[in-house]
Amino acid sequence: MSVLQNAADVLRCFGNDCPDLTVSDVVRLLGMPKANASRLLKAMREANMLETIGDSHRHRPGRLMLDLAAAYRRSSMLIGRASEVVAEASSSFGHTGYISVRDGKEVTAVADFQGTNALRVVSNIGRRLPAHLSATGRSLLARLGEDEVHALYAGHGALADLTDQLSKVRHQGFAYSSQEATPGVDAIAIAVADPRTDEAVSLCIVYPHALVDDKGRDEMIAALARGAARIAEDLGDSAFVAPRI
Amino acid sequence: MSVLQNAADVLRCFGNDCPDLTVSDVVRLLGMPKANASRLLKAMREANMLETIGDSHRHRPGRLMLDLAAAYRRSSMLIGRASEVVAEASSSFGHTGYISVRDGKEVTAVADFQGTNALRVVSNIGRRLPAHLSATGRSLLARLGEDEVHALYAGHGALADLTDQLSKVRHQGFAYSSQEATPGVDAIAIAVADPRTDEAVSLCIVYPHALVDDKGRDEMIAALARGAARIAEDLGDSAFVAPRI
DNA sequence: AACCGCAGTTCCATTTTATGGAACGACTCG
DNA sequence: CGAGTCGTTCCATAAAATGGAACTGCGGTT
Repeated sequence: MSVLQNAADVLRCFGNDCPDLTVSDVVRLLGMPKANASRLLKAMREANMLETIGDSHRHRPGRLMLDLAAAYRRSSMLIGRASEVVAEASSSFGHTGYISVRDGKEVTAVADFQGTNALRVVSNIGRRLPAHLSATGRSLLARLGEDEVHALYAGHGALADLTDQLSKVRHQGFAYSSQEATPGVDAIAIAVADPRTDEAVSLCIVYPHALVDDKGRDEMIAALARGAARIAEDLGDSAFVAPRI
Repeated sequence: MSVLQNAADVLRCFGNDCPDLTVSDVVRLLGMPKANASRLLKAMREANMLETIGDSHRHRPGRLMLDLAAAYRRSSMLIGRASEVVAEASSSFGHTGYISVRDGKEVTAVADFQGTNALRVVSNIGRRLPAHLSATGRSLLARLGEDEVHALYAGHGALADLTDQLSKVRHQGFAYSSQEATPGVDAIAIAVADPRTDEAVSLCIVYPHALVDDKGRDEMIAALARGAARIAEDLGDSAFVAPRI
């Protein structure tokens, strides 16, 4: 096992609800001899992949890591375009918006735009959600073929339900969820892809259920749809389905 | 030289205006044999530190890196508190806000809040700026002692100027710049620290020069100052100087 | 104080990886 | 086609990572 893999495993530990790591945390989580863990963290510190918090033995991701999320966003034309659309929609409706990507059966937000309304959904970038349990995830899954979804969710209890939901998403051109992941919160999501790079992102607006009626929802769908359609046209995303409300 | 160092060097290449890297880019930038570069990028790909863009040979930071900036923010109480203050100020005044940290003679934004005004400064998170040439940087440098600043900027042409500016910042309790880094853009910044962890952050608002008069500026300083003072009190930052306008 | 347990670091012989020069395959362009 | 660029693979050598054990430093107990 190369050091790089071990270093990556350490970084992965930060993913969930683990804001910092000590040598013994790493020993426990990765089952590695503590001599190794100690040297690994030291090497990662020296490479600026980690830094200690204060003068304690707790580690968090280092400065080097801080810039990389930004570099990721800059590297993708698609994310840049999508961000413009969602930023515009977010500030005009006052609700919080996201750009997300799918990674297997999970989705992660890569960019977020805080809403301006007093009552708004607080965004938490970098948290992974199950793709089949969120509008944004389903908008991305709907871009796969039936067979790909079957392969991905083989043996998964939610497959039958999911298949139905996805065909609805494919027909409508957008995904919608009402109080699904979070009580009181609704979400709309539209996916668009760059055929050149084969990457797909989801444009998503989340809002308090109580604040938006069907008409308001349709306006937001229309706004996202206009932006997404423009992106799809410019990048040549032939699989894009213009949302029908 | 360990792989980890080399991997870190590769990641550092993404810092500035380099959204993606190929094997030969790495050879050129780091002066490494191309056999090495090829294997290194491959290993980093397998560790999810990098991913290829589409099916080309260009690489960008991988999914693993995407979550780490968020983990960094979560690991710091200080950044969380500062974000609340700047988010509130940003949305109430409509201007763009930042949270920044200093790293030697540079500052980096760790969080940003897009303004809502039609004319606003677009935020670019993850870009490093020289600390002595920005309000946010000077607000952080002002927290150092004279001797530390001298040591840091020994032999630097701007030291004399900087010393003057910093004593002004220390006296005022905030840093201000008018059209310094970007024409037409002014900035105000206030630094606050967590004595427990020895980390300091700068709360910063940037705005179009033409849009804000002295009165408006003072209102924003007051808003930031209130939030920063609260944080300083809660965390026990005894070096904090309440801004006097 | 002396003792203990715990977290982290250092030591060292052994095993595993990384290194870099060169040869090789894939592709583009004139 | 032939030259040029780019990336990958091969191989002997050099440089690492490894893990068990010994060691250090720091509270908290008797």
